[in-house]
Amino acid sequence: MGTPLPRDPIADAQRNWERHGWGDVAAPMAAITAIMRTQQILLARIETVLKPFGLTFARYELLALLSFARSGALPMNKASALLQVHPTSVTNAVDRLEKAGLVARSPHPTDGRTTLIELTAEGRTLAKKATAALNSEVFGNSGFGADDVDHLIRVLGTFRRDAGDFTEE
Amino acid sequence: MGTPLPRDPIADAQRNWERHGWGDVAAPMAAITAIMRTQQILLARIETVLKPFGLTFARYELLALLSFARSGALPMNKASALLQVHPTSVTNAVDRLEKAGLVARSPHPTDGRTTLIELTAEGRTLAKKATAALNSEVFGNSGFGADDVDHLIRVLGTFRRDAGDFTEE
DNA sequence: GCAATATACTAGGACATCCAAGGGTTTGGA
DNA sequence: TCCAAACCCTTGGATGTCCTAGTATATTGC
Repeated sequence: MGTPLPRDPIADAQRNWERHGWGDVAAPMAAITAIMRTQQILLARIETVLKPFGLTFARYELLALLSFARSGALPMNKASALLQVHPTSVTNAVDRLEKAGLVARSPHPTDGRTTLIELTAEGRTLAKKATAALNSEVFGNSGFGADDVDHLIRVLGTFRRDAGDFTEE
Repeated sequence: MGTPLPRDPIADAQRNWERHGWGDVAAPMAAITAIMRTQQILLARIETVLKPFGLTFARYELLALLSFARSGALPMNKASALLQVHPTSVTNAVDRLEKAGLVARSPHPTDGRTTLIELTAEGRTLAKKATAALNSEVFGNSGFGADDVDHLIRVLGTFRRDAGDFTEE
């Protein structure tokens, strides 16, 4: 990053699109590019808050998911589905969390193919602390107004449903 | 990806947040998580369209940026600033694009520290084709209504400005 | 019951992003 | 004038994501 630019590069791109005769898709292009950039900004903020805890966002998401599991344990494939990431990404995250003593692998009692992941005591404690930090430093200061938050949840929810993330609603 | 989930995992997370007494930040948390997931979906769509061209999104963005440059060439640091990515990411992209014969490095005429990147003829042609494909297959079918597109552009634009991306109004 | 198919996890590889550090070039103040 | 500070790019390392392939275990169908 660095110094702010004098002008919005995405608005410039939208003007370039229009200038080249692609006016019919210039606005969606700008919206999509803005989503990409916003994600980048938010991820950087989150990672900054999590760094003191020795966590990354991917690892934090797994800890948070486990902390809400009724039984306290989840099969890897379940975690992969709920976090909507590739199974190998979960393997990667669990490897590192396990090495840090925050989660533990255990065999599934009845299905030999399945591995359960479970929070350790330290994992549960760290998840709580990290959540508190994120709540106060990122989510509590998102930079979005309440109306915009509601709108984002609704619009992006519809988008995700249409994209095949889930069927409910 | 796999089968659609029966329920929206982000809505579930929001309920979990509320259930744990973090109701005041549950909605922003859900909105931010939805942005992360939406970015992931959009990026996957874009990469799928670009794959036949041998391009990734990062490389495409650089090609597109160069194709709009008046002089046809840009300093690396300028590209880094406009694309809002780390200089090393530009180095990485240019390395691969150069190896593919799509861009060329050249020394800056007056500043020995600076390297200019310029589209080759093939690079310019490929950028055009890739843009046409993205326009018709992704941007022209974004899944967002026109009103939602306008709203996203406005809300995310404000967010990015407040985050220090640019100063213009 | 046994073979074929499906499912679960992991290993290896390609890419992207960032940070830290290093080497060359310019600029600016003493 | 001259040297320190600032700037530009690259290298090397850590992480995350995905894909493909391989191994092990379950399930299904004949």
